Amino acid sequence: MAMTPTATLQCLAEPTRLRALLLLQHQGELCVCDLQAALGESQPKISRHLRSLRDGGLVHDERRGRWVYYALAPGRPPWLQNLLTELSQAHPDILQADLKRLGSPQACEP
Amino acid sequence: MAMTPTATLQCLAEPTRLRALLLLQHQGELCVCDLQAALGESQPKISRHLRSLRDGGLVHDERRGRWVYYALAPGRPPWLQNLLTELSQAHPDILQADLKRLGSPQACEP
DNA sequence: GTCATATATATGGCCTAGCGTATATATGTG
DNA sequence: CACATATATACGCTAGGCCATATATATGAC
Repeated sequence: MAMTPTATLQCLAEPTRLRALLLLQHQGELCVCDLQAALGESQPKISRHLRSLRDGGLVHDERRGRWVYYALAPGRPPWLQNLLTELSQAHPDILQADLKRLGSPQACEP
Repeated sequence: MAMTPTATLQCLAEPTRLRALLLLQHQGELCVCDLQAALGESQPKISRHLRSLRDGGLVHDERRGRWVYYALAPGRPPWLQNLLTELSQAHPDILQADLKRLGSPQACEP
């Protein structure tokens, strides 16, 4: 079920979701608690937005033990990559602030 | 008042507005009645969406006689151009159908 | 001035997206 | 099994977006 470009753009047009995507593009893969720390938002809020992104085919999730890791989905629209890259360059402050809050990821290991 | 990337993306995340932008990028400049013909939507609907795009700094309008011509704004975000171009390539059908409905623009001259 | 055309706005209703809070479902530990 | 941690979902609410209809404004022709 390929998404219409408008539906994909709707996924991007929300601050928390966009920030999550920028983080995932930069970091490759993050678990929910990492995203929670980096984005500084409540756990249900993060979870709900990740679901939107997954439903939109933009991210992919994989459970490993207690943690669920998210990454950009292989089947994402091809133009998404360039858009995220250009947005990172045009607004470096957004990603920088979130990276700073992220600290060292996978800090939630046993 | 520079727009946040999220606000700009919200402008794009609506079918009628996205189609209008794709048309304007391809055609350079169109008056409202041209857009109305190409998009096949009601006049108030077109007008309202054009206002959103103008408020978002994405398009620029100029009155010439009875008609108001819209075009992509000079001060639009730099990444918008590439996005529109890539979307046109990834989904040529959208623009094609609207161009077909458009026919020969400026048909509304006196 | 009147009239027609082109475009903009106001009004009111519906509908969905996003939120916080509470709760449910894993998974691992012991 | 009980318990803790990590993540997901359900519920009720609210604000804002989009719509259709009606009306207002601008411009030009006469």
